[in-house]
Amino acid sequence: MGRNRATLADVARRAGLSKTAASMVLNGREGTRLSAEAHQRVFAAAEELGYRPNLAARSLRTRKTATIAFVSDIVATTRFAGDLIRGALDAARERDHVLLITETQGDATFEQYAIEAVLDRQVDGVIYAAMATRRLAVPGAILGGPVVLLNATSPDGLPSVVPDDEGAGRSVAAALLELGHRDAIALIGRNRLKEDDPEVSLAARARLRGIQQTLGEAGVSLLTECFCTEWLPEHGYAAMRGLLGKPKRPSAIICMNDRLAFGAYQALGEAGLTVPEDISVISFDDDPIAAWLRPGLATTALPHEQMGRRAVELLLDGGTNPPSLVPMPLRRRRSLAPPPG
Amino acid sequence: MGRNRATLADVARRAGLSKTAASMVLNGREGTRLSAEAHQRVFAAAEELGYRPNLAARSLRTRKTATIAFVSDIVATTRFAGDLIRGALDAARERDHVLLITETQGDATFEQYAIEAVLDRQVDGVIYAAMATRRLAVPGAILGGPVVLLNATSPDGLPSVVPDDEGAGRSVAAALLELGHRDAIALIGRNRLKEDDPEVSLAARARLRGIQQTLGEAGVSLLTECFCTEWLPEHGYAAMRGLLGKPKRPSAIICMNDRLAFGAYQALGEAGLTVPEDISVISFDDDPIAAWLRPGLATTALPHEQMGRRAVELLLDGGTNPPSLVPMPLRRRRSLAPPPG
DNA sequence: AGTGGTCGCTAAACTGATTTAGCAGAGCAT
DNA sequence: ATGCTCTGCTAAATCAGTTTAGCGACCACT
Repeated sequence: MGRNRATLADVARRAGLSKTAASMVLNGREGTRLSAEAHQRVFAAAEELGYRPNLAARSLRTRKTATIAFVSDIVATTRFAGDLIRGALDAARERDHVLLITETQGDATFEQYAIEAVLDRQVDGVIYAAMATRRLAVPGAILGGPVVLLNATSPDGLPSVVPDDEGAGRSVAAALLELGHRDAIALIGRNRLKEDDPEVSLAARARLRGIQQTLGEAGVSLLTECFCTEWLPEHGYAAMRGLLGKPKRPSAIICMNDRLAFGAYQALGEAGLTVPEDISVISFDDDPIAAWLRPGLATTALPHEQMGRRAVELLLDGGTNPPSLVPMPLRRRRSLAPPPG
Repeated sequence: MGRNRATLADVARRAGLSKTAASMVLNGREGTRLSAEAHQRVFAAAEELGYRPNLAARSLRTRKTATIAFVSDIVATTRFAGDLIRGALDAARERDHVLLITETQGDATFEQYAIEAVLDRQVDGVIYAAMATRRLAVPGAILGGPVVLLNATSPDGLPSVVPDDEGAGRSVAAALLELGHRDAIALIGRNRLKEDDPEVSLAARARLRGIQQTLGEAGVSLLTECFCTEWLPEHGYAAMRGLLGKPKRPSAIICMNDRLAFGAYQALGEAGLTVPEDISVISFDDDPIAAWLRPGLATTALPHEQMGRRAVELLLDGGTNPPSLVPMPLRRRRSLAPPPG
């Protein structure tokens, strides 16, 4: 790979100058007293030879690699990981950096290995990402340099980037209130584990808090709250069937994520009810299925790409200590309507 | 990041030996005549100092970085990218390598930049990945070293890894024949562009070929073929509605991917038909929605994780020239039944 | 004539590893 | 005593950059 590339010495020789001169010119060093003509010659030589510096050699001296490590627990299982990475990739490119990606799979041995691997390569900083928003403990080994937590917070007060789930909860509740829903709003997806253990999820509690706060301010309380052991379609389906078996039918459903909402749609379809005429549905995440459902599912979007980008910016440009909250925009789609009757 | 790490010189000093000796011992060089005691002392010193070699320094000398570039057109838009990356990540870790990931977004300038960025870092090889299986032209700049195409082929005959879409087409057709479907099998998702331009897709043509071949061998031909401009749920929905408007109702539907099948399910639900009692449905990809649908959608899985893994293996262990075909396993789910009546 | 400053540039050290070439001492045969 | 080989080890070169220290020429000033 990249054999026989021109070296700085080649450039210097061709320009009839020393390596020192060539290095200074190419790095645009201020305060050097090299003549305009010397500059010309160096640039011309570099151009002609297609010179590109060997970054291994450079970083040996400067201890900078223009490389960022992106260490995450799980890359594959969620569709969103890609967006997180893409945002980071974009921001990194804008700053002339590159991303070294590793995955720990939540396994301590792999994590240890991943961290050593990136430290051995002298990365300039580490983005430590979680695929579900949560609190986590950062391995001490990476604390020797800049670290930013992505989609996670830590007890150590490291800079971190998380979505504004509480704000999303408020938006969701506000959207329903605005349409006139008051006494028949049901919630699908309560979950003690997610709500109570910040190492499992920060999103559940924050979303719930946002919802309750906004409803509370309007003097409204939830009609029913369904607990679900997981946030998968089958649990949304079961919860929705349960709701439909009760005497008072809800006018609107808030689902804690889009997959639950997908399940709810299935139950509604089977029961012969239509969204949004009979029941409005709104949720969280903006998973691709939200746009595919009929009618389109209104939801608040997890701004993963923004977040990835922000993490790189914090890492390289230095950043705030309070967790950086990225807003979750409301995507209004056809699943919302005023309550029936 | 990683300041004040112990160097080889530190280890050598502590062991009371030369850098040369320390280097040789730690690299397990054969044929050196260093005493067993010297070995002990070096290992002990390295252990005590927590020595880890500086890979920038090492690669300056050896021109090996134990780093692979993963250059892809688009990371974010499909859920599958994550699996491709994860497979590559796993295989890379097993071989003590790490992945440098870049994205070209299908843009020539970005591609140029991405390639320079990875070559500057002296990667040991490049995995050039496409997110939709297709043929593409590989930029000359990376041909200086090992390259493997992932989910793509090129006219240059470079080693490549692609899914066995034709085999998947055969499995799909066979599964329906096996259940007794013969004269009422419809196909949703014909698309001239995808079928005819290998730079757009290789999958469409291969899947179709597999289906036609297996049906042909059984003396069966398709009842109807629906053309779709894209392979999205809305197109599957429209195609299915069209099919249901015709006099002869199909007993089984083959969709060219799961998103089309999802749309077909929606149309079937609205029409009050049930899967699989009224109509069987089968498709391609094994998108997560396939498992979430009710009833679960039978489909052939794109083996992305396997493919990512294979690409790394080909790159590092050297490989075959004919494109390496990775089988697409059939996932049998409840959407299949014998034809009604 | 001597001193000091600026200008334009370079030699050499340095980063941390690998690798080549070769040295000192022991043992043995002549 | 001399020459030879083998053993166990090391000095120094090398990779390709950056950085420090400083050199010679020229000019101005006293």
